[in-house]
Amino acid sequence: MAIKDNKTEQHIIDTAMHVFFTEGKLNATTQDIADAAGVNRTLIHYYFRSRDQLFDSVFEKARLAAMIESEAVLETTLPFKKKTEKLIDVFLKRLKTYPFLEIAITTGLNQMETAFPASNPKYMQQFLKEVQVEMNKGTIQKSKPVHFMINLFSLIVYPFIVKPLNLQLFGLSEQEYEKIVNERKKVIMGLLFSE
Amino acid sequence: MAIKDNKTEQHIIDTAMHVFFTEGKLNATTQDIADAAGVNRTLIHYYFRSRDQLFDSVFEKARLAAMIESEAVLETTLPFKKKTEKLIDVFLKRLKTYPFLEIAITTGLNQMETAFPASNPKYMQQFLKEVQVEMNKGTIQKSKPVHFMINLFSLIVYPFIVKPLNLQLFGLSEQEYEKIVNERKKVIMGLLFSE
DNA sequence: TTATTGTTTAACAATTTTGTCAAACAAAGG
DNA sequence: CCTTTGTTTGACAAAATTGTTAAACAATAA
Repeated sequence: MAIKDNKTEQHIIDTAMHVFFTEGKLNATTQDIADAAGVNRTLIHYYFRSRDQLFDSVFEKARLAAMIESEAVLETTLPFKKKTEKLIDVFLKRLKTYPFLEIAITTGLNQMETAFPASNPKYMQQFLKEVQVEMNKGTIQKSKPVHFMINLFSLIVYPFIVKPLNLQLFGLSEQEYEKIVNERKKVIMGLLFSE
Repeated sequence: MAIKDNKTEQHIIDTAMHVFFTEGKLNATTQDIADAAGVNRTLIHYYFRSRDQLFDSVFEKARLAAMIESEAVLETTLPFKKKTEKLIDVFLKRLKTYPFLEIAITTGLNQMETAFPASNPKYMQQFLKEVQVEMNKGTIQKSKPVHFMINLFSLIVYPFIVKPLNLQLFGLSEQEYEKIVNERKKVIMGLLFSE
């Protein structure tokens, strides 16, 4: 192979994403990932130099993608309620594939010496203003706009994070829980919007 | 010291709880904990035999305590709304001390080969019936009772889990976020109960 | 063909983390 | 004092994980 051939590299990335963020094994070793990918462990070092660089690489890429995806929705000119629905869709879709990405993002943040560049993006500031407008109109509960966002994110994300716990606590099967999850959008919209 | 003296053991437990569930370093090494406790690392093996047994020990104790605490509230004879408020109080208090216990419980569950004994406790079944009654009365949004519980837990717990992320996303200081957190109870009650 | 480039592998080395052990130490009772 | 019991420590061993290297291998182009 004289010409570059990145299909192995991509395969390792895909596998790592799956092991880390789908299976939730955030501390998987290079051997774990090599096994899951069916490749020699040394290849991970060949392509990514170190275990940490592999993790950082896939993590940062996924985090950025998630950010951009949300941003894209929030910056559309859809009416507020539609925009919220779209945001729920986007989140639900990602969470079904990578439920643990969210956990990685937040627990990761906690332990970073080198904190992320403090962002507070403008699209969020902008959307918070829209939230304020809706509160004034009375379409959503009146409080600080941040609460609306926290409520929204909480209601969407948390059920995915605690799925195994909920299965036990409520005595549900995988199938029953998936059904519940598919009802979430409707439940959330009903809760957040006063008709 | 001829008579048993468990203050070092207790100190290690307390420190481990803090490192694991307050600081969120769920993968802290024995050295990390020994350092934090200011004791020789070997003492951890002396008292707990292995790192895993230390973790399992404090984790299982904390998990059980959390369960029992919730159970106690749900089994009181308070009216539904009061009971819900009390539950929020109990959760908020624990989350302020050990925000990462919840994460440990859920991510832990995911990776256990030996799953917990499938519980689905009766007190939960009982409370779900009460939820159903309230839905019929129209005091809370009509859907499956599980959704009410999921909504409740989500709204309480999630803001703690994603605190660092939220600080950035909304451009808030620690103080501002604490203020927000202290408003959660009111916001949640307002959202879940129609008046 | 063979030289070149990139890929894959096994063997090995280094590091990190965990676990063991024997000896030192401290308190209390006889 | 000295024995007993429980505690603490440092030195050491073992295991797990990560990282490096050199050599084998495959594809392609000159």
